[in-house]
Amino acid sequence: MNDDAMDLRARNKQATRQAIGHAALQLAIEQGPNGLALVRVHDIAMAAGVSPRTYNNYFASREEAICSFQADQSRRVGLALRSRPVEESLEQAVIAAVIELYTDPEPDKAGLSMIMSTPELEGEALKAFSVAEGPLAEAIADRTGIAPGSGLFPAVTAAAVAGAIRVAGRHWLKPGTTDSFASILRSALSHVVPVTSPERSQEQR
Amino acid sequence: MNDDAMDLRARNKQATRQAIGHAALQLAIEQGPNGLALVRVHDIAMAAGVSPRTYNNYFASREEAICSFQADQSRRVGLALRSRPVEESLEQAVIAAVIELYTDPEPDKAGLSMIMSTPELEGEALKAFSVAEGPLAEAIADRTGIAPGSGLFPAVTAAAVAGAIRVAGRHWLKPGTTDSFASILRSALSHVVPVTSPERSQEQR
DNA sequence: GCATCAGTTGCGCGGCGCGCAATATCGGAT
DNA sequence: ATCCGATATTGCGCGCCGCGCAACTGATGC
Repeated sequence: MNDDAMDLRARNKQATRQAIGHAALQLAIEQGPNGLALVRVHDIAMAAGVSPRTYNNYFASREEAICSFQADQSRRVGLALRSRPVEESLEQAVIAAVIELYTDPEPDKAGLSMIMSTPELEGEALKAFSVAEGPLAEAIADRTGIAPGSGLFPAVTAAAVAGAIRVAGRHWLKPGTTDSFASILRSALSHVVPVTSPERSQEQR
Repeated sequence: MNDDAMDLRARNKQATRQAIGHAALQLAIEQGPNGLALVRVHDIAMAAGVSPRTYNNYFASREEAICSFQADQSRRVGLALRSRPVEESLEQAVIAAVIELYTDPEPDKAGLSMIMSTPELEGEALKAFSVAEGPLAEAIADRTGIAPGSGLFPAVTAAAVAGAIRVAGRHWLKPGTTDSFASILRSALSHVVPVTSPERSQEQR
């Protein structure tokens, strides 16, 4: 992304992190959703060209490594929303931001399918989506001008959006689905974003 | 609950499961959010009056055991919604069902706080909430008379509701919060349930 | 009562998370 | 160009954990 925003050291670090994450996901895909136990830490480390010990300087578990890409992606959703023009309504901005983020490169279907259809990965997968909620809630709060702790609207909306993205992903991966990911996302988000606007529910604390 | 609905075998099984889960949570609370690693499987098993080997006939990890109660609770949310009178609107029914389920016995604050404020437990905690989504989505689909695969509305709404419950819980646990859990839940849910009604977004696939 | 089945337990193996200390490598200032 | 401090990488080793296996025990149905 913006490599030049950090010094060389940090960039290299991030590079190995990505290498490990990528190797982990790749090996996981090879073994399929059943047989995750066969993906040994040793193999991941070798595939990434590092020692096993280094591998878990970066990740504390296979699962974490495999899902690291998704987690990193989620971390950008707050920024994506903030980068939308202020003229847009919250609804427009959220939908546009999410679609932009999740379709710029169309997600790797095999990878996404792997992490969303493997029970052992479920926990980390959910975590990956949930990391988006904090920053997203803040971005929503800023945009709507709501004081940080004055209501649950930003947090609840952020959670709902994250949930909608998850559901959209799951739907997109279903066998006979032909719609583009973008259109599915739009459809899913349309159910949650135009929620009760802040004004109407101003009554609460 | 309805102990008499199953034979002795099943009842004992469920009893040990609960015993282990309870012991695990209790020990975790004693150690606090930092020091989860000190809660050894051996201790949990002993506290539950069972061998370590038996412990993981039931659970594959500490985390799973500790969060088992929350997970079980989540599994009931679908039933709770189905038990609401059909005259109620979806909005009314969902709110009533959730509040009923989560306030009949007020949740154990210490336990909930433990599982929601411990990073290592995050994955399992999220899983615990997410298990509610499937059954809840089906219940919503049934109630609204939407064909199973005809739209994302039920699944998205279910995810949003689950998210709202999570956010409400987190808020309830915040230090200076005086509101009842019920009122917080109502407030949180009010942001997501009156979403775009199915009719308005009938356009999608 | 007896045959059967399900839940429990002891044993043991392989893998993993991680603390520690030594080493290699890199980046920046001189 | 060179040196030095910071930081990343690695090897080693310990203790715990997940789980397959096989023996045991008590509940269940005929």
